[in-house]
Amino acid sequence: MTIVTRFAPSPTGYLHIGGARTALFNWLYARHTGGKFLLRIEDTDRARSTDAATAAIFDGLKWLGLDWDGDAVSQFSRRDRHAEVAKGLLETGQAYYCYATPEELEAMREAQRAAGQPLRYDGRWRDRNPSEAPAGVAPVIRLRAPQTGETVVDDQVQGKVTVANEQLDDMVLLRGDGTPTYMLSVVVDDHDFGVTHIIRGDDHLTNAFRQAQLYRAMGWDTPTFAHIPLIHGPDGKKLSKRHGALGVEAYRDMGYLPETLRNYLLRLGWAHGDDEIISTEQAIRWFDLPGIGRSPSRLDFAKLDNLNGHYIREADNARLAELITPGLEATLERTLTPRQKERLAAGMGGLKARAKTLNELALSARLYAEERPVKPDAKAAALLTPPALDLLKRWLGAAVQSDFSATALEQAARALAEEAGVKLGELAQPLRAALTGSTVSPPVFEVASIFGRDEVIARLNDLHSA
RNA sequence: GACCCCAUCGUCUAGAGGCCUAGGACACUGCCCUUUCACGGCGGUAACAGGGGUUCGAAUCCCCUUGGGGUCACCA
Repeated sequence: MTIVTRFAPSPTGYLHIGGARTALFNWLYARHTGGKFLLRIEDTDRARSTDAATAAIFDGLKWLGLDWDGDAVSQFSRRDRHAEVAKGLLETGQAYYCYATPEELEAMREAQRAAGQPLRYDGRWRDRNPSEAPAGVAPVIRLRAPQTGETVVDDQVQGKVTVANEQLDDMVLLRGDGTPTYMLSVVVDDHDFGVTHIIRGDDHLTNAFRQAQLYRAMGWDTPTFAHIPLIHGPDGKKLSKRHGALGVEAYRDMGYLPETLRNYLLRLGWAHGDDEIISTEQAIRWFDLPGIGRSPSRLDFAKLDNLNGHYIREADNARLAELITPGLEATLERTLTPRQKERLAAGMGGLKARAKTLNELALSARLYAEERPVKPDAKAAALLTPPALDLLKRWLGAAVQSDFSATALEQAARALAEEAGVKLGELAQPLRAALTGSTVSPPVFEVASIFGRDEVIARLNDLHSA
């Protein structure tokens, strides 16, 4: 049997981090089993669905590298098929028309609330003759659900979950305006598209019972369910925008790499022994449903940052340069010169070892993108004392004789430091301050070598004219 | 409130009755490396929510309590 999974977001917002993880798990399971991963846009709520949200979901998935099989399906486009199923259930007596108005139902719930009763549709039209229907009310179609016995969902993550049928009421299948509800649409679509495994958020677990009833009413095989725990904020509460319930594009904009997010999201609620750094290839090989944890996990930005630092260090230098250049040029309000691009490429190794996000990388890369003269910050300026300047002058005298390689420059500095009886840092730190305007940078002789002879001479001369 | 689910270091987790004086990672921290900051290396602090059982033996099984979460729409 071919495994078929699907990701079915509603296009009412961006692809948030929880949805991204759900998509990742579905994608991994399909790739692991050699099955198919389908994408369906649940746009039956016409008022809240937008094309922009659909586009954001596509972009988010593509950025994450989660490719789906076949074309994305619009659930709304299948509304006739959904209605047809509801009508079929009506004919076999497994569904019925309910003429209760929304106001009437609200009053019913209010009474139940006041009486401390569970809020449930009371079945008032379940056995009533439609001939008693009030005029002018467009009826909904409800499922005639079993009232005794129990419904069991054998969940791959949560285990066997049982609920008494008395706890469930007769859900609406088709609205008064003839459009299908979510409950009907998902079941029909998952069945029609041959979905074998439904991997989705835990918030859908209770829906699974009602959906199981629908499957049974239709005589269809119930797919395998796997309800994965939700992601919580750092405080353990429900994830909110304040916490990071942002779209994946927000994570991209914060400077995270897609491979970081894939690895991080995978480890959130899933483990493979002690492995932390897991490549996508390994993830596909190792991923399986039984490994998914049962309790919700919290988002931890410190760990995300650490992982991102790892993947930045592993990333190809040219790719990193390409990723940060647009932002760099935007803040500089000009394009980089070919010389600056060369320096950036040459210096990337030193830069990326120090960055946790692409934004940090871009910030530090200004070192090679900005024109002289440099404006030293307060700490750097404090290092540029007269004796230090004198030392720098003597170093330059020796340095210009060399091939200006990082090693040669360092040799010159070491020799001079020994001769002058000072520690290397007493020369290297002022040099860093003079060249970069900062007390923090990649190895200073590497920086000097990348700048090259003329630039270093110019920058050191700037010190005296300033 | 009703129903359902969950519960190991601060966080993510390993752990499927003896391998656990509970392992790894992040964070914090001591030392080392070092021209700075990082990276890296070697250490440290830190957890089986509480209470009852079952068993020769429980983090692992059962029950209760407590705590957390999810769901209760003509929304998805």
